[in-house]
Amino acid sequence: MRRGDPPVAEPPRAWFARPTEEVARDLVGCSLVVDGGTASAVVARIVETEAYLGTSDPASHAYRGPTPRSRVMFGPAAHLYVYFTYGVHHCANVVTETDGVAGAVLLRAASVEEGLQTVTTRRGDTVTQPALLRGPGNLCRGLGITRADDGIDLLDPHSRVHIDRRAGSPPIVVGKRVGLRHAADRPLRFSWLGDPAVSRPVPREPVETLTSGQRKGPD
DNA sequence: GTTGCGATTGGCT
DNA sequence: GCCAATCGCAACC
Repeated sequence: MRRGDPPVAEPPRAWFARPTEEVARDLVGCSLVVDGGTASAVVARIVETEAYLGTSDPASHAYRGPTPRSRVMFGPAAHLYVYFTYGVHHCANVVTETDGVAGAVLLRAASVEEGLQTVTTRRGDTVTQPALLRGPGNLCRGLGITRADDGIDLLDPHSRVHIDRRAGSPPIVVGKRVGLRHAADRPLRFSWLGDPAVSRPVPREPVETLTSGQRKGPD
């Protein structure tokens, strides 16, 4: 494990049901556990997220109200919202806010801690380790996340994807979201300062730095 | 029914 | 920095 931080228990649903920006910030440093307990288990440390606020956010899929694709964003927190884009890539989000209020956190990058062989097989053996889960499309490919995982409950013991909090307080850089036409200037991208797995463009420090030890809300 | 385009990526100029 | 790839979704007729 990196930096000696021990794993902590899976957070309760109330932790995910907080304001989307807070969850996005606090997810940096958490562990993604995929197919835990199997031969192809993968554990990866989240190093970058983006907040998508819902009906008030022109960049959010929820902006125009619920559709067949975005309906999961309007449901209870701690579910996975997975969409397919550019005819090529999947992107994975963690649903936030209370039931009936849309909000989600895009998982943009992570660092592999366990299951390196599994991830390398999915991504190809020419990809360097820090790049294996760099970028939202690459993250889904490396973790084997597809539309089949859309709507799964992260807190259901039978789900193949879980999130664990970790002790420790990663230094975080706040910057603008990536690749947007609308609302591109809002500072809703949260990156682990200096981590080699953070996606491009690497945020210029210091836009604004903070530590997730400054958390508000339920722990 | 038709159409324009995207919360991306990798390769090339 | 520019651009093609590739297709599901949502807007519009």
